[in-house]
Amino acid sequence: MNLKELSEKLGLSQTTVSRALNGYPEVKEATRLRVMEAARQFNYSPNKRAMGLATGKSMTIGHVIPTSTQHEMVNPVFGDFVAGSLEVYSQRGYDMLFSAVPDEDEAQTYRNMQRKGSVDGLVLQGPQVNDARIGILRELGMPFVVHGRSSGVSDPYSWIDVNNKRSFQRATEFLLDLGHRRIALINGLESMDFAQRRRDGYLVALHERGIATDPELMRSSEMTEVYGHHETRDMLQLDDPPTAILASSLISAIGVRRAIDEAGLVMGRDVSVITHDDELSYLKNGQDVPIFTATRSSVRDAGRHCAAMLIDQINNPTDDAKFELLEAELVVGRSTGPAPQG
Amino acid sequence: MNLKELSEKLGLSQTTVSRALNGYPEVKEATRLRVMEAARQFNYSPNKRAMGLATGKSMTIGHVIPTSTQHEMVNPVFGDFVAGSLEVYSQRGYDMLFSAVPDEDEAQTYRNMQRKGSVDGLVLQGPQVNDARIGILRELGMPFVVHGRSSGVSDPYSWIDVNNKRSFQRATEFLLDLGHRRIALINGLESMDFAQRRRDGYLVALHERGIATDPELMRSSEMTEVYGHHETRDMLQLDDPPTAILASSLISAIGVRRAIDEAGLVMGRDVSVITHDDELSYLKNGQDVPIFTATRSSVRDAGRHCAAMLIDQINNPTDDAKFELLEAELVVGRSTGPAPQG
DNA sequence: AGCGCCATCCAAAGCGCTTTGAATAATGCG
DNA sequence: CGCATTATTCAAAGCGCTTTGGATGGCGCT
Repeated sequence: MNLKELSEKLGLSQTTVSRALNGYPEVKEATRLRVMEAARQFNYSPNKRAMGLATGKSMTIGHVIPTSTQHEMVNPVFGDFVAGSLEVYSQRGYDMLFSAVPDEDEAQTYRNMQRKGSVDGLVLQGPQVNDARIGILRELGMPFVVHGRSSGVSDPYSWIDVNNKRSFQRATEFLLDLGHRRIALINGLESMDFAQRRRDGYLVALHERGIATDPELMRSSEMTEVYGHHETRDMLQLDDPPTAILASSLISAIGVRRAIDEAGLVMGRDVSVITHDDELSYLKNGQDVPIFTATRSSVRDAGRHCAAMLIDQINNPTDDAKFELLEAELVVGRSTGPAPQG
Repeated sequence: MNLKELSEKLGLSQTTVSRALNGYPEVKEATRLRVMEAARQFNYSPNKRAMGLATGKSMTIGHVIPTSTQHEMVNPVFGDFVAGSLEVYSQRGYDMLFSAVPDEDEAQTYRNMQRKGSVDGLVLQGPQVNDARIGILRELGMPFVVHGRSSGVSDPYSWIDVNNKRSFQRATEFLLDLGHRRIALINGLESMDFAQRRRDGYLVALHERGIATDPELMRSSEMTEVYGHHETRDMLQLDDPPTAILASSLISAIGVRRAIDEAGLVMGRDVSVITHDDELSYLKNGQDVPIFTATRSSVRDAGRHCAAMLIDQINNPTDDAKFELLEAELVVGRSTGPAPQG
């Protein structure tokens, strides 16, 4: 059933039916009711493509899946972020379109997306330091919001991010207060913006207390369980091993714990661990008492905010770039304790 | 730049340009080359919506995200499955569209999707026992492939699944061979089809060896880390605790291990653990030596196969329903050992 | 009665593409 | 050389919707 058929059935013009359905005022209320009823009865719903062609809007938002082709790794955060965004999208009548972007011609892909008219806006995930994509998108004039920020990009753009620097600074201070002096950082890939900010926070905290930094204690890679395990095992074998570890994600923290266990040590007593916790739905940080002391910030919530922000921007294209900085909460769990007397 | 502009620039009709670009034979080769070159130069790419309107195809495949609204949980497998599908989609020129389906009017949502013409086919994830969605989709005549199966649905439909029954039967036999008699099953939600099949395999194995089953040792819920931990802790406190545990996913297995550790026991010695391993990119089961003994089957690979299958079906709508049963591999790691002498 | 003004409704154009049905140019053959 | 073919190209219709620019008729008012 399409508009034409429906309007014929009603003995009205397509114009009137269309207007009745879309809430325009130039339709008698009685007529509108009649139309709505018929639409329901005949199970009519407009063809999105045709609608898009006519209006120039697609009511679709594009997400570009950050498939770091290097390691073929999907960010574990992905699912929950998407779920959060989707809540908002579906509520506001938007669909969500995915594309995998081959690293090579990313710019081209964006251009195509726009020209093809398949999306009204884009969400950029996993921004790197000095991320070139932001410039491209700005140039194209396509509304977009970045999940995260990109140091080095001076042009304004909309973003939503966790205060990574502050949260890792605080976490480090917390460990320092507990008497730890050998504090390791198991960070994400250094090319990722969030990793840099976390490192900054970590370094600032150490610096303010006059603690020398040790390159041996700063590791960075993709945040898998195996990686957390590997680096921890390695560091625990140092002459002067760390008494505390800052991990970039719960996933890698689990690897950290495994390595601690294997070394015959006890987490929270021999080695303290703090991790960032994105509150993934399938990997909660314990139930009542947190397993890990953690900097906590819901990525699902970030997805919601990001979606809302983007839709706003689509509806008010002339507005200035907006941003939102979410503060992570420091929750104290069982993985931290006073530094062992050495 | 659109078709009209491009054709004017070339001094050709839209028809010819369109045909040249789409590889139709009734165009002089020289002309085709000229057109292609101009298209490249002016950075032309066709508007997808218009194309869709004209052809009736959207070159888009819909995924319905299984947001079990009950617990707001996103399946951890989601990201990798999507990544796998996306590889194939983008290679074959398809986009991927997401919708969250509010549990209530699922049927309605599917109908809309079809009528709106937003997708050419659908992937159904997380099928339950006797899943009503399959009937709806069949009725609508929209091509679809189920990731998993649904016991109780007698009409034919296309699916791709892991041989869950067999793999859990084998895993159970493996434990029996090691001398275990108290074997627990920490399963997914019983309403999910895969959980039932795994339980079946588990029960058959026990039955064939004449081992009585104990309801106390069979747990089922959503497969989170916390859940694995909780159930294990609970079971280890039984008068006659299990000496081996079969876990439904690596995530919950990690919780199992945590509970074992906390109880002061050693995994692989005091309690053996086997888990199913989907080979998630961010959560590999160890590097060289597997951490857990596991039934292994790549969900990313399943995503690829599923996508290919669906596209085939879209292109050959009259073909019979197809299916593919993937066998999981049993890899032996460090989490299993002979049953302790009690 | 005659006028302007709304309130309603409609015909038709247009969004950017594909495709049908024809026209035109080029070619082959007797 | 003339005609039937075949190779190229084109004009126009159509996909299903929105939206512009009128129509139409009823109303209050002078």
